Amino acid sequence: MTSRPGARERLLDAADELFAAGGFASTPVDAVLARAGVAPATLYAHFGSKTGLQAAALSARLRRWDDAWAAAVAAADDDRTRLLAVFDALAAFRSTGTPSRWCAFLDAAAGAADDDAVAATALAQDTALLRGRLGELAAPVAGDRAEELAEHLLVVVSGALAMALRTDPDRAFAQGRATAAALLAGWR
Amino acid sequence: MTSRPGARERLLDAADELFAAGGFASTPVDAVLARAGVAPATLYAHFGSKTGLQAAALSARLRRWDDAWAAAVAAADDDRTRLLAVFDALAAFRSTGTPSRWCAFLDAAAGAADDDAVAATALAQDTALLRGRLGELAAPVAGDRAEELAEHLLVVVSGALAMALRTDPDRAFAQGRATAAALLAGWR
DNA sequence: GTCTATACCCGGATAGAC
DNA sequence: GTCTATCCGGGTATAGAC
Repeated sequence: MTSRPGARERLLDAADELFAAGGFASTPVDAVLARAGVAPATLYAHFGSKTGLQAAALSARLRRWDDAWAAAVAAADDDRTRLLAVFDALAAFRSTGTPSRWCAFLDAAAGAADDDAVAATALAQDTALLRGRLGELAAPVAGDRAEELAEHLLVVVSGALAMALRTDPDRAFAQGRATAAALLAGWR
Repeated sequence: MTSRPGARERLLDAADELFAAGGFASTPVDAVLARAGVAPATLYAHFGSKTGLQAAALSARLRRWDDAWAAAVAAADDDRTRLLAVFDALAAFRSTGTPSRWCAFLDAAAGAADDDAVAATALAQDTALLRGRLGELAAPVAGDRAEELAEHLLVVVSGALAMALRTDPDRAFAQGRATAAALLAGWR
């Protein structure tokens, strides 16, 4: 048990929390530095730029989200519950650490300029993870129409995330789960 | 038929197009001024600030979206098609003028700081419009469960808008319509 | 009302010492 | 690797003339 994490680690943690909570665009580098207790030059030595820090933070966040979702799936009993577990995972993931406003990956893409490769890549990886695992989990339920069902659920998940901007995020995730459940109830 | 619209009008048009296309946060005032062919002082004389201009532009945009959606509903034949018309309206609305990246109201809220009243108000009005009309249109289909169905559809519409960040917007809207249709097909 | 010119400040990034 | 101090640009907003 190390006494205190290194500067790099603290920068990543601070960036992840603050970017997710306040949005990347409207979170100044100074805020990250202050929370991490680190000097500006240290940030640029490690990550090169604010965008570089964002890329590293989003990459780490994607891994953690992947794990959290996998854990929620593992905790579910039947095929249908495993499909809906993504919404429980969203709520659980949000409750760890500083709560995020909505989705950090969608936020990165929304706030970025059109030619921002970092944001586009991060969102693409998140989308691939969602589409892929939803497809796997949909197979036992929808058979050869698994991809079709997965795409529907991807819309609902994205909708739940966007709804977090319109209303309370916890409410949004619960509503997303209900919508997905209604979709499954009438499936086929 | 006036020869050339006034500066105020041109500012509103330019702001609407550029903010929707590039995002409010990453669109500098200079870009709006250049497109409108107007001097900085004129903007501040009319709207007070960049945020003031945003508020006026979003307000006008909401009215136009309202009209576009109503027109799409009026063009539909049956109850089910009227409910799904929102997706056709989204595609049609996007095809008028400079195409927007996703939803200007969600974008405003996503990019803004937590205490931004303009963005919050604009998004709240958009949400109220969606929820209200979806509820009305859902009544013939869902009866006393109209509000429940409307909330599901609000999630799907929001999902379609968020999906516009993940993939091609036209594709996203088409997928949203398909998801809503699947939901309706299994309703009850 | 609209222009030109400019002030001001915030925020990302760097220089150089330790 | 990390710090202190500073630079520099871009972007919002204003002063003052027409």
